[in-house]
Amino acid sequence: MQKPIMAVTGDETDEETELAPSHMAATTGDMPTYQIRAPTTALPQGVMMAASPGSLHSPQQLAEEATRKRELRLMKNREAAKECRRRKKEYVKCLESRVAVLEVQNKKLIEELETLKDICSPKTD
DNA sequence: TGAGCAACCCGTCACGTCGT
DNA sequence: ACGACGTGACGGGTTGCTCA
Repeated sequence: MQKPIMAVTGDETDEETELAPSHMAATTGDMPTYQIRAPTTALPQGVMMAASPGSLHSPQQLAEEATRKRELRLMKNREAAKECRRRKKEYVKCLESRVAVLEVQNKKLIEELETLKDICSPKTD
């Protein structure tokens, strides 16, 4: 069982923002949210709109209404969680490929630096 | 071959944020 | 205020691998 604690530092200076994580409102600062508010979609199939509370009377009906609301909420949350995880995976993949690019870039720069050092250093023989 | 483990996925709860 | 939504945390299930 692993509890992934993901701490992505939010202090990156990015030039090529691919996924552009909008950062959680200034309050929580350091956590990126990979959220793009999707347009609210229609209810999943099989979900009935609940009757308006005004039309309910018996405790039985109230209980049924509460159950229906809860199930609807659970179902929506289930979908939201899936979508959230999907976005998070995509975001992490994006970061990983960015790391790979930057590593290559860094290596090249180090090599270039060494070359220039060789050229500029006084000959010692 | 069964146990142990790591990596992954899922559903749910709790909580913060946002729009009304 | 309140409801809707996004997401971290948690617990549990599944799968593939390794090792005795």
